[in-house]
Amino acid sequence: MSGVTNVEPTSRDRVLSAAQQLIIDHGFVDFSMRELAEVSGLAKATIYHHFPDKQTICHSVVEIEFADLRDRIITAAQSAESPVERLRAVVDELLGPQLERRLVVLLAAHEAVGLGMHFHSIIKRYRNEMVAPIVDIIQDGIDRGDFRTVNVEMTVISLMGMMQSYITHRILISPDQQLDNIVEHTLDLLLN
Amino acid sequence: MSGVTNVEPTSRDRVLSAAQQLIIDHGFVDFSMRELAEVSGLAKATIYHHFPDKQTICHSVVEIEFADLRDRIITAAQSAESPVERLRAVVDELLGPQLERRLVVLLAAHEAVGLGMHFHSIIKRYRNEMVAPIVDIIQDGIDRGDFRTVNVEMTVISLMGMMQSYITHRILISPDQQLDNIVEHTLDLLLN
Amino acid sequence: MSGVTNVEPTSRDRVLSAAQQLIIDHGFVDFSMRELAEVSGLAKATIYHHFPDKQTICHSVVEIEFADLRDRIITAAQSAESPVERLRAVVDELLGPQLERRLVVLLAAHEAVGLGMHFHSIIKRYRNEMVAPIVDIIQDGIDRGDFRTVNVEMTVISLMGMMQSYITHRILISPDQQLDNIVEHTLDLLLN
Amino acid sequence: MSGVTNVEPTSRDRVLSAAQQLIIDHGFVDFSMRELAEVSGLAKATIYHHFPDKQTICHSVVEIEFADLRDRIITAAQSAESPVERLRAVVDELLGPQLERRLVVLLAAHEAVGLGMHFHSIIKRYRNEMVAPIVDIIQDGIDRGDFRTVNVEMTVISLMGMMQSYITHRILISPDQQLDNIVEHTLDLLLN
DNA sequence: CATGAATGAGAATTCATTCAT
DNA sequence: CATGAATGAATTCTCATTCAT
Repeated sequence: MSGVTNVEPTSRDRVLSAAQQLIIDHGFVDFSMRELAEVSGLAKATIYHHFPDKQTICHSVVEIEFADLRDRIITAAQSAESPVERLRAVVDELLGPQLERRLVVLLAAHEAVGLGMHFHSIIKRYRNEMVAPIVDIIQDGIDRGDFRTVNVEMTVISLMGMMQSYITHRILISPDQQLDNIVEHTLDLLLN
Repeated sequence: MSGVTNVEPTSRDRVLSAAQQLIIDHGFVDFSMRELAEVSGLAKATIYHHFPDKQTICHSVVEIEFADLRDRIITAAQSAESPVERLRAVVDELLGPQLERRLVVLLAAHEAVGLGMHFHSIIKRYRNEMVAPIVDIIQDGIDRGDFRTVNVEMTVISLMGMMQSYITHRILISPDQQLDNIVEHTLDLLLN
Repeated sequence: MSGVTNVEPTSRDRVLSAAQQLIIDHGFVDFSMRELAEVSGLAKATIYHHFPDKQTICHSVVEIEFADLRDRIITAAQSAESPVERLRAVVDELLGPQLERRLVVLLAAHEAVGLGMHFHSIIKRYRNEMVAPIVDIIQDGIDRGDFRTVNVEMTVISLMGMMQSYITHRILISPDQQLDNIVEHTLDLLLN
Repeated sequence: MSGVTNVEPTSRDRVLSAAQQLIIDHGFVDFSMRELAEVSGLAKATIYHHFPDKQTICHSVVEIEFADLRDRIITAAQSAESPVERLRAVVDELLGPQLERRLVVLLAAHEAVGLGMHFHSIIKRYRNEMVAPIVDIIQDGIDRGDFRTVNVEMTVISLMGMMQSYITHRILISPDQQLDNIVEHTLDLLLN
C-alpha cells in the first residue's frame, strides 16, 4: 500500500491485456465481453466503468500495439551509423521473437477490412509513422551510394509484406522451422 | 430464357456467392445467417438444407477462392517459355484487378489465426499448391543462369508477402494510387 | 414381385417401427421427423405420404403397442382353468422379456399427462380392456374361495403398479439383477 | 412489506417454481424457455443469468422434488412407535393430496428413460434414499412378528408401484373417484 | 409411391449494454 | 471503484410441414 512500487496492475490494464490476448486468440469480432470479464477477472459492469464500449477497447488495444511497434522501429532506426546497419536493426526488430505476438495482432488487423473507418484511420496513421523512418534509411542509403537506386516507397511496402509473410509462414506452415538467415536474405534482396 | 443453357444458378451456388460477398464485407465471423439468407434470396432454413452449418459454408468459400487462385497461378506459370516471362505472368496474375477481390478474401483469411484448425489445414494445403509452381520457375531461372542464386523457398515467401502488401496498401492507404510498375519493381527486386 | 410371401416390410410399417424405436429412446416429444426419416430410411415427404402428421404417427404407435399387450393379456387370461393359474399366466406375461420393451413405451406414455386428450382416451380405453380380464380372474377366484376377499378393482390397479415398478427397477436401478421369483412374490402378496 | 421478513421470492426461485409448473403441464421436453420466461415474469436472458442451460433447470427441479418427497417420507417413517403405524404414515404421506402434484412430476420423470444419464443418477440416488426407511419399517415389523415374512426389498418395490398406480388411475381414469380406503387396502395387502 | 427443395415459425442460447446498490 | 442482476435484440440452428416433379 505504502511501498516503493505498486506492482498490482490497474484494472484498466488488466482489461487491456486480457483483450489483447483474446483478440490474438479469436480475432476482433469473435470475442465477447463475457470472456473478457472472465479472463480479466473483473465483472462485466466493471469493464464498462473503465471503457465506454467494446469498440473503444479494441481501438485501444490496436493503438497500444501499433505505438509499441512504432517506437521499437524508431529506436532501431537510430541505433547505428550506416544505413545498412540501421536497416538490419529494423528488420531484426520486425522479426524479433517478442514482436511476433504483437504482429499477429497487427496481422489480424487486416480483419479491419470489414471493421469500420476508425480502424482504417488508426492503421493508416501508424503505418505512415512506421514507414517514415524506414524510408529515411533507404533514401539515406541511396544517397550515400550504399544501396542501388530503387523506388523507395515501394521498397518499404515490399519489405513490410515480406516480414508479414515470414511470420505467417512460421505460424501457419512450419512453426518449428528456424529462419535464422531471414534478415540476411531480406537485406540481400533489397540491397544487392 | 432463350433455351440454350440454363443459366439459373443453383441455390447452393447462390448461397456460396452471397457468402463470399458477405465475408469480403464483414469478415468470417461478423456476418449472420440472417444476412446470408437475405442476400442469397433464400430462407434461412433453405440454407441449412444445403449446408450443415455456418462453418462449412465459410470453409467452402475459402476452398473455392483458393482453388481458383491456385488454378490461375498454375496457368500463368505455364504461359511462356522463359522463366522471366513466366514469373512476370504469375506476378501479373497475382495483382490482376479481377483477383483483388479474391485476394481480399484470402487476406481476411488471416483471421484464420483464431478460427480453428480446419482453416489452417486448408490454407496450408493450398499455399503449398500455389508455392510449388513459383518455386519451379525460380529454380529453373537459376539453373538457366537468368536469375541470380537465391534461397528459392524464401524468395517465394517474400514474393507472396510483397503481393499482399501491395494490395493491402491499395485498399487501406491509397486506393486511387496507380501502381502500374509493381510488376517491374517486384521482378527487379527479386531478380536483379 | 410375384412370390409367395412379401418379406419386404411396407413403407408404412417401416415408419411405425422406426417411430416405436425413437419413442422408446427419446420420448414422444423429443424425436423429430428428420430422425424418423433417417431411421426409417425414407424421405420426410414420403412419411407425409403415409401419415397426415406427427401426432397421428404417435397415436398409431401407442395404439399398436396397447393392442398387442391387451391381446397377450386376454390370451393369457384364458390359458388355464384355475384362477390362480390364469393369474399366474397374466403376471408372467406382463413381465415377460419380450414385453419389457413394449412396456417401456407404455411407461413413457405417462408423458401423456401433458400430451393432449387423445392420448388420454387411448390409454383409458385400453387400460379398461386390459383390466377387465384380470378383474374377471380375481372375481372368479374370490367366488370359488381360492382368493381371500378383496376390493377387486383396487387389487388390479395394485397389480399393474407393481408390474411397472418391477420393470422400472430393472431398467433404472439394477438392470442385471434377476428377479426370477417376482411372479411368486406378486401372487403371494395379492392372494395370500 | 411491513418489515418482518422479505417474502419476495428470489429470481432463481421464481424460475424454479415456474419450471416446476411447466414440467407438470408439458413434460420435460416440451416446454420452452420463452414460456418459462413468460411464466416466471423474467426475461429469457435473465434466466440464463441464473442457470447455465435448460437441462440444469430440469435437473434442479427434479432434485428439489425428490428431496422434498424423501424428507416427507423420512419424517413420516419416524412418526410413531409401531411398524404398522409408521408404515401407515408413510403410505398416507405418499398418497396425500399435497403430494399428488409432486408425484406427477416424479411420474413424468419416467420420461427420463430417454433423457440422459444424469436423470438416471438422480432418480437412482433418491430412490435409494426413499426406499431405505421403508425397508427399515418392514424389517422391523417382521422382526417384531407384526408382519408376515416377505422379501423386504421386493415388497418395497411393490409398494411404490402401487402408489404410483393409484395416482395414475386418479389422474388419467377417474379423477373424481374418492379412494379413501387406499391406505387400508394397501396395508391389508402387505401386512395380513 | 417417392422425394429433394423449400419455408415460416420457433427453438435454445449469447450478445453488448444498463442500472441500482 | 466495483458488481450482481437484468434485458432487448440478435445469434445459430431445428421444427413440422408443403409442394412441384
